[in-house]
Amino acid sequence: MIKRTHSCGDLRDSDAGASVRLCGWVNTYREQGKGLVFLDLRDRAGLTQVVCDLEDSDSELVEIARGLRREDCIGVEGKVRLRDGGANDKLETGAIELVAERIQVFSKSKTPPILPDDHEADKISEDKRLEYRYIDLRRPSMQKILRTRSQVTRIVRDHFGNEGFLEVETPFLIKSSPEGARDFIVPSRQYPGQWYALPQSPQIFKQILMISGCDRYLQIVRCFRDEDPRADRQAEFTQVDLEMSFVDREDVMDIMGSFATRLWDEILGVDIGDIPRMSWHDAMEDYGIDRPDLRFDLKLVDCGDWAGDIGFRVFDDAMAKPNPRVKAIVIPGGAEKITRKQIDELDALAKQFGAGGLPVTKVTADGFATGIAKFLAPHADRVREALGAKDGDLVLFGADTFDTCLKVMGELRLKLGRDLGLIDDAAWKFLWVVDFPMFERDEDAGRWKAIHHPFTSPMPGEEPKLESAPGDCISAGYDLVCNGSEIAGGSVRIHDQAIQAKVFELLGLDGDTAKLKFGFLLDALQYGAPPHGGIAFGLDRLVMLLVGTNNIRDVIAFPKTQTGQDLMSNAPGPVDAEQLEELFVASTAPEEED
RNA sequence: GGGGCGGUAGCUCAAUUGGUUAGAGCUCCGGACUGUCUAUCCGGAGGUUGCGAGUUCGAAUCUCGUCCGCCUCGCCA
Repeated sequence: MIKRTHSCGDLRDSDAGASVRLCGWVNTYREQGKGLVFLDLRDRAGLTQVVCDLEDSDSELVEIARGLRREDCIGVEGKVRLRDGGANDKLETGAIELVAERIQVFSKSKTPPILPDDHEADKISEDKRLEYRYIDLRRPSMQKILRTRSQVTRIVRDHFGNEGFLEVETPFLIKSSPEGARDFIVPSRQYPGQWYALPQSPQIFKQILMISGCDRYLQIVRCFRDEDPRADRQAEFTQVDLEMSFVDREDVMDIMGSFATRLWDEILGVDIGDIPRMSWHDAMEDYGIDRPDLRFDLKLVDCGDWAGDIGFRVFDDAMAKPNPRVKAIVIPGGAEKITRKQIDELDALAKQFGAGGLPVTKVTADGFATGIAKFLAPHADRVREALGAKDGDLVLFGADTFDTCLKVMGELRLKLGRDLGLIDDAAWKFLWVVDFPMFERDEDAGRWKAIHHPFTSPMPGEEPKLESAPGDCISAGYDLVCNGSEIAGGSVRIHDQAIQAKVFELLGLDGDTAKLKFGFLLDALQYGAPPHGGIAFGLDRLVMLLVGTNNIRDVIAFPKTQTGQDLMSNAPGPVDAEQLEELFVASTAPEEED
């Protein structure tokens, strides 16, 4: 077997004259008369031109070369020389070529249904790429993503390893937990009718590791949530999971911040600077979202001071709702820039996210025009000042409950940012969002819901509010946000069993239920639990940011489609009746005909 | 579970109001060419229009069902 001495991206003009061996795939094949064949040989490092010429090779070798086709896997032995025909500036190895002296065909390829060319990739439908993933992954850009992902995990292990974090594996077959996403469940053969669940995250185990004296824990771990995938979401995904003992939130944010700084420096050569902080309250009020994209401004303007005074029924109705908000987006020069069609699109978006409609108006020299101008005109001076609006601006309004109004206005702001080209693609805007409330009200269920998760601690001093005003209680949670994407989230945890029990109670988990589901954590908390906290970040989304894709399937070697299928392996699929019998499982799905 | 877009040659797409033998580029196959490099030129092959019904003299086109892909709402502590 021909064993390589170099990769296909290595050779330069300084290597001319050397005898080398390369292995790889035939990227392109160019025949120039019966006696001259050029091949571009590809491996994950690059392309090298191989030449077979009757003038300096025997006819048998040229015949072998003439029989090669795209994606054949071969090894080539020969001499490096400067190119006769002049260098190819498009290739890093373009100064040289490899004059073949021996070619070994490792394996021929059938005619490939898709080709691993980057400039063709966006033309190939994604289902073909997923079906023939082994060919698609040969593309240089896919190889680059795999490399970046590997680089990230290496930096994770190096950075946190140096900080004394211990890598510990937690189980995949665990007990099903009641809150959060739908669990994937696995039947137990040894206990008929009993089930394991796959972890949605190793949350409880990592806390128990703190109680176990591990001090600092790290795991790069698969998590499973049986919910519908999205462009940035898969049912199975990877978290980098961290936990630390004897810390407050500053310690966790420090170490995570220094990691992010190092990552962006080493992978992109970018200095992200100091990471600013914003309270959850400010993020929601000013940006309508808990992970604001700070690459552009266009803040929401609060209209609560005057919205109820102008006799506009939409605003009056909104102000009568519980926890009402009336917010505006003022688009500088928008009266000219935004077309009727765009306003219709914005209106449709607003309705999609629950708004009744989208009140609009234009600011003119003497007041307001179009839309809801007639309601605003009598109060023109006051309203214009409150909005900080100038002639030629377009103003969009949202009026509803806090949740709906901010959701709608936050989405409108993002769409406007994109559509108006306000987003600087080269910018990296990080921030810490802090001071989350502990709970939000779940009106349907008539109880409190944890904003983060039920193990999140209140900020020191906030504990009394668990009794007096749970809705006002601030948590010790924190999210790291970059360019409008939440890349990490965590909190200081509850290490006091009494507080944990109180939180469960507020969440509507009575003592028995809590004991049934989390009893082992509640027990463990009674045996000397250290103060601890941690953070987890989504590796997939982090790599998406670093490589600049908005498709999570691009950063996963073997991803699933939006309906949970693996088009290459055809999972999921049926199993034998005997397998089910052994597991004491019967399917109630309608029989499929083959 | 809801909404939108799509499925035609190996790949990417076209096909007038429902009307002759469903076309093009790339790929592939054969040929020419000794300095190509997204090679070029000449020729050829390649189709159950996702699948199943229905309407019609006639369906890629219209209707119904179904499967698949993408985007999205819900969902995702």
